[in-house]
Amino acid sequence: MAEQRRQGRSQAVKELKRGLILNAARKVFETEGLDGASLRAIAAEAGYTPAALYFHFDSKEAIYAEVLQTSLVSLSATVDQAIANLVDPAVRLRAAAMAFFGFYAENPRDLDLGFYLFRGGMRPRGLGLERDEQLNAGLAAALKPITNAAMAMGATPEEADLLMVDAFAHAAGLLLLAHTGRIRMFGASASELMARYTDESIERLKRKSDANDQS
Amino acid sequence: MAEQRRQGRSQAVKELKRGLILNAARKVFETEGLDGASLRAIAAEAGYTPAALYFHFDSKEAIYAEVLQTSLVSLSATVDQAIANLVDPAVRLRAAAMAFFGFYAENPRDLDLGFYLFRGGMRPRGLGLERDEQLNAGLAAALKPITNAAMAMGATPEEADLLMVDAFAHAAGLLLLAHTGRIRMFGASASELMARYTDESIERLKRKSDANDQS
DNA sequence: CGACGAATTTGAACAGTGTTAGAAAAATCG
DNA sequence: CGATTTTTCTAACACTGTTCAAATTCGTCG
Repeated sequence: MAEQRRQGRSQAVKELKRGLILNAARKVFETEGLDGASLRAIAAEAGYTPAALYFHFDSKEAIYAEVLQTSLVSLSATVDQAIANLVDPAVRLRAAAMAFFGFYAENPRDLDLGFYLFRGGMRPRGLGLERDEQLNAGLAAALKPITNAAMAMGATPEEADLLMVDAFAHAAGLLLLAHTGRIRMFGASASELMARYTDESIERLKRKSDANDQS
Repeated sequence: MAEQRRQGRSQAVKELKRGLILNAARKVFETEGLDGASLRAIAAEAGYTPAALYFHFDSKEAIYAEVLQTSLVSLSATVDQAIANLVDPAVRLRAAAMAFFGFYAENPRDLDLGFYLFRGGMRPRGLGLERDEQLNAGLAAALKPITNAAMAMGATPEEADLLMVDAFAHAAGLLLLAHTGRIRMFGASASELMARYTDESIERLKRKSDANDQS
């Protein structure tokens, strides 16, 4: 067990160094953006030689993936907190969707990272299905409250899932537009468009629920 | 004027060579995808040395931009054709939105190109505002029928523009999801979600129009 | 403490990218 | 044909992610 403790300590040190690199990566992301976050830039920020990172991570994208993963945890926490004190499913649904939207509106770097990695299923050097599934699970966890709220409003699991996917897609598109700023938005903001869409989705759910109650 | 003719001919030859390179680029896009469409690959496909392309184009992204531009023309034509024989504004709106969506569902490479370039307002080496504005205009032209149809249904220019932006964002998000295939869609397809959204937008427009008529 | 073995980091290189400068070839014109 | 301009190539630069063998540091044991 002495060996275990020693091994545990060295493992802890190793984990600490990984964290050091990940923090450096996060810092470079924030300051230089995704494009400027080269392996060498991250290594320099962490006080390492580029090659050294390969002892702690499999690839550059593996670092990206791990940064995104902690971002997804943070996202999920934000959503959960936003609905913590709400009881009405419709209110919860609305709050969850808007919290999701708001998180990425305030953290555009995380949005970049997400778009980059989630689009990468077909990139040359993939992440491997393991990490891929981890990321999917992280995102699914953050979106779960939306699905749950929809089901609490009477939607079937399939309907609820579809609503979640649709809301996610709509939010992603609006965020992309608002982020790149290529299409001007007159008067209203992306957030208002998202709010309107969410309300309409809720209305649709309610209508369907009422129709089912009558039959 | 003999000089003009000569100059005109040499200009025509030059344009022809540009077209050759652009066709090569399109071919590489289709076969290898966006990631595989390196400058050297395009040059090889066109029978050129990499450096030779810089005599005809300013940069790699300038080639991308020009390919995308012809794609946008094609998109606009597709949308226009889809609504050519339709008179009812609501029907035209629906058809235009779905044609837009369908175009990118059937031409995912063009979607890649669009996402890549339209996200690039903040990339290191931009395209220059001139080309940027050209692309914006090309996209705006393809989306114009949506705006027009909305206005024909009684929407103000601002409302119509907002509806167009929202529809574009929603379509972009759904296409992105359907394209990368990272989130499974149970039962319904992205196209069905887009259709439902379009119908609801039309319903909203009609309600608003009726309310205005009453007041 | 010293030495052995394992864990960790480095230096140098490779293949690839977009891009540029100057020389060479090709086409055009007087 | 000779001179000029247009077009293309060769070679290189700076950068990217990545790999490998050598060197260094570290923990453990005699």
